[in-house]
Amino acid sequence: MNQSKRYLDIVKEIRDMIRQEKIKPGDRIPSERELAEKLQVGRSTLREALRSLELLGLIETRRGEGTFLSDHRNHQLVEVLSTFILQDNKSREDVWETRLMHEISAIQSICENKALADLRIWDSFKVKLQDESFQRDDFVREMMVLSGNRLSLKIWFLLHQYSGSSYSEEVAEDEKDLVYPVLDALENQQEEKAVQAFKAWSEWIEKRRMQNGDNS
Amino acid sequence: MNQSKRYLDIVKEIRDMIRQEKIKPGDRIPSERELAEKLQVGRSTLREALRSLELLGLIETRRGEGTFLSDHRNHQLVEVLSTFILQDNKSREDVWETRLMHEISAIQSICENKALADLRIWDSFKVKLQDESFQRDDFVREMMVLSGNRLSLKIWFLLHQYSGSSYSEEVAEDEKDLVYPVLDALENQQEEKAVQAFKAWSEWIEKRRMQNGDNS
DNA sequence: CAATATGAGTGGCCAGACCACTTTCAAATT
DNA sequence: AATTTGAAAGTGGTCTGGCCACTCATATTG
Repeated sequence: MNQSKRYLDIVKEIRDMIRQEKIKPGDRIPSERELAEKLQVGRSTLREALRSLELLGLIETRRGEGTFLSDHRNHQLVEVLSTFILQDNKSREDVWETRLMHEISAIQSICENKALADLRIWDSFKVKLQDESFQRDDFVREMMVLSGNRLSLKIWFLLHQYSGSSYSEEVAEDEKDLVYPVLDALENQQEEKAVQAFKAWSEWIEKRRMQNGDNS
Repeated sequence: MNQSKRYLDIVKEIRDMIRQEKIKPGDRIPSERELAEKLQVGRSTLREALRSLELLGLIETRRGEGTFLSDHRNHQLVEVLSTFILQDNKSREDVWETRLMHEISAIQSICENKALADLRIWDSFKVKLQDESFQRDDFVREMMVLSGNRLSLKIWFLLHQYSGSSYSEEVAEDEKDLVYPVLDALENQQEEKAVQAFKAWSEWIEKRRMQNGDNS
């Protein structure tokens, strides 16, 4: 039994090992030679498992130092999946649409939670909007975090990385008129209004992006 | 430069090779020994790249036969990511929420597209609903496909695999009253109504799931 | 003609060997 | 005594060559 796919077993064993010994992100895991010895497998087989986990962005290896649990930052996954799975232009639209979907859902989630509205965090963004230090990505990220759905946040972050941060420039002057309504609506927990205002803003951005040109 | 991380280069080279020679899903790619020769790397290094792609579900290897481009079916990815990234109960909620988010977004997208409403595809589901052969997952999948956002469909499919198809049972009798309104609204392109009805249905399902108990 | 044996090709796995790099710490220098 | 230096140990990165288990097409045999 257990025919073939030893390296998959290793992936699982490593996962369990990590759980049992309670290794946290950033911590170092045993060296390849140690692990191979402990798990009774050849080093090259063990490496197949480690490289796989690395490509997934779950671990991070530094030559001469060791292997570490990833901080969930580097996602090679994005680079790979993006070129394998997403190839044509239709896909670019899909990414933008899907990203928007998550952002809007976050807005709805926030508006439904009274405790969040009381935070009065939106004021600080209004200030930033005035002194030109406002950046859309910062704002949206804040929303994604506040929404409390970590999975959605993760997916959003992936999409954000993939589509590039081409919207991280500072806001244009005529863009401000589109942003204020969003902040106002959020402050007052007006879900419908917030969503509509956010959509209007997003469409404006999309239009501008079309004019500027595409990055491959 | 390009110090270290040879296997990452290989991943890219294989990707390019696949693109150039136009290998389709299901096709066989050169053997490990051939590839190692062509790319001028050791076989073990090459294998690290292949196993990584395999864990991602992009290729499929069969001992004694060869390596093949995957049909996008087997996603080891789900198994691995699910245990690494999603561990606690909060995450289960997040999965359900996120999945719902994609489904609702699909409904909205469908309602905005007149051509889709004319398909009259919903009638067939009404029939199935009557003769007891209706399954929620089939219905939702159809919607996800119709929405036209392939990325969203992919994400939804992953979430679906992860959360298990615990909702694929046949509809209960009192569930039908919740499903009909959804189909009706879809038929008439009543976006708001369709979303509300779908939410009501989903909440009913969630409640039932709570009662039944959780699967780990 | 059908059943069987053979061999070539493939992925799965392993042991051992270098290399390049980082860290450490004791010895040599100042 | 404080600092610099450098050798050693430990780590990941890579390659070689080998053996095994499996599949499939072909040849051999009954």
